[in-house]
Amino acid sequence: MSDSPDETPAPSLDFVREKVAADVASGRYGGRVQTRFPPEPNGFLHVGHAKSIYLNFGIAEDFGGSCFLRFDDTNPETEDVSYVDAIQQDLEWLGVAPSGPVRYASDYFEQLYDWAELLITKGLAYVDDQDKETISEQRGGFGQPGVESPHRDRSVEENLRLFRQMRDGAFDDGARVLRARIDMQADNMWLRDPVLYRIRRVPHHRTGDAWCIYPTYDWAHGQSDAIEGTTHSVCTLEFTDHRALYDWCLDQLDLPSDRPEQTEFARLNLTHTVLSKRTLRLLVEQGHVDGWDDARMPTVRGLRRRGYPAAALRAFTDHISVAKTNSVVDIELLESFVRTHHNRHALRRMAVVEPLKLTITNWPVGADGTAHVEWMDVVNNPEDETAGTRSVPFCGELWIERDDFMADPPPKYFRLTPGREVRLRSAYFVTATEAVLDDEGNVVEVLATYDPTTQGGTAPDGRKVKSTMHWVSRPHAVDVTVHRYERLFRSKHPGADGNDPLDDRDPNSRITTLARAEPALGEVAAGDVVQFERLGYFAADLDDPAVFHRTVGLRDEWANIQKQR
RNA sequence: UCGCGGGUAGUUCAAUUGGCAGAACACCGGACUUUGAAUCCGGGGGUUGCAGGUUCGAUCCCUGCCCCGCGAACCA
Repeated sequence: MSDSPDETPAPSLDFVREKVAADVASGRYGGRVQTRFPPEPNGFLHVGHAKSIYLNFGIAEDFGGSCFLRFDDTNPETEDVSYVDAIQQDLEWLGVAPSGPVRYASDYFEQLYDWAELLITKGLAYVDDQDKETISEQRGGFGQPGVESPHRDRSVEENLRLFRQMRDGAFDDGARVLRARIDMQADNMWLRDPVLYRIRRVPHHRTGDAWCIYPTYDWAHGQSDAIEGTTHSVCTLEFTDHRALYDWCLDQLDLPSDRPEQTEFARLNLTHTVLSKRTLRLLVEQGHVDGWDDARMPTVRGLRRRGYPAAALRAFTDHISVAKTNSVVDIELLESFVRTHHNRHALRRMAVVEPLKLTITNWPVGADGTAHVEWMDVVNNPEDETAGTRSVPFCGELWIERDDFMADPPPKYFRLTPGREVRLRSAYFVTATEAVLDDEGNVVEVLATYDPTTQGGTAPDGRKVKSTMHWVSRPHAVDVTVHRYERLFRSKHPGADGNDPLDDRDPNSRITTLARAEPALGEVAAGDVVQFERLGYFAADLDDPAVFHRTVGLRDEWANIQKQR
């Protein structure tokens, strides 16, 4: 491999990678780099998680380190194995492979418990008998100090005895908690004697009935990182205030000096999109979408059904980089990465989504009275010569796009209109002669003549046409169901200004039609994405390949022209 | 009210850490075109939140202010 260092300057690193690079350079952690992706198994992954996933796995890749998958399963009330499985499937689809076996915070429950006793022994934790509301009130407020619990100064022996009784099931759910003994005056609320253990008689999806006390996030997370040997514990901004507690817990445990360091970054926000678990759940529960894997959902499963390739997701997250600034990325940027990917890889096919009859009046009829059929050679992908060509049947009875004909067009309309000649892609030049109307004046059919000398789509005399249109032979058409999607939310920032995002839903976010397509569309495999020429990229449904989801439309200059009017 | 984090084109990020503020997407124009796509070329866009200070020189360092976000679960 030859490289010329002066030519391409190294791309600037994001602030997290910069930090990692500095640690590697200084020999911290012995030059080791280890990250982790720590989902709670209580919901489906969405595009925001993808950012975190590609960040954590990407860092490990870039620095020759490892990245673990660890389920933070400390709250059995909301968690379930089904999510454990779903999350692993999604990760696989995203194209990342966790280092080593899958880990669970619940694997460390025994160690966590022992450390809690150690804390008690050191006089740094105590059992509190007060209820949730009282503890919350005593926590105080911003700018006001908290009040110490009357149980704060229990003896080590009593604390140990009570804590063991908690574990043994001597108390009712919620009756007692274990609290860290830190500082009720701290500016940082998370240092005001946070709860470390709570009593919950709920079976855990992995440990079953073995425990009736469960550690909180703050008591489990940092230690799990440390147990696994994490060096860089990357999380989102809302955990910033927890970092002091993360460090405090680790500080008390006589761990090796190279304990993990938490770094926070801004989570992903997208325009016209909601990523809050609560709202996503409501969309599903209230039936506004078909499910978590509905093609309009920003979940990994939804994007997958929609036809967003994992490679585009990754290119997108690499591009937007990572920072501490709260930001909202324009969804169009994501779409642009999706288009770029499919433009290179998707086969082109012809399908008519809003069909209108086009009849060629001078098309030859065979001796037996049936219409003549000609098989046209059509390029599969102009961006990829190796994709070859296919044969598409053509005859005098066609479907064209309703938008592609106007009896009385506005200026700059290049498509079919009475008296104008256009090209039918890879077939012939045709000239519209007449629009057939129904009783209400709607165009129901267009009559046209074709020029037999323009076979394949070029005129021997060199004359040009302004427009090329897609078409489908009526006798050969296959019917497919096509879902075209609009954004789920109309406003750029749904839920801003305290509005309920659900009030901002576009009720017509899915438009479904029966499209007419060339025969080859019947052979598209489930999950494959093809370009419907001039319309956009469409993904064959994962379960039913006769159903297509519009992944994203093509750039549409004509739409821009119309918008300007 | 207190603490923490943040503020650079419309948007997301850069700016070799004090040396002519750039890129991508979006937008506009042109070329090319058997997809009004793609591709290629060009263009508009900025009081670097504001005001002072240090300096030959400040997006960068200092001071004050403003605005935005997060934080008072036995959620994560």
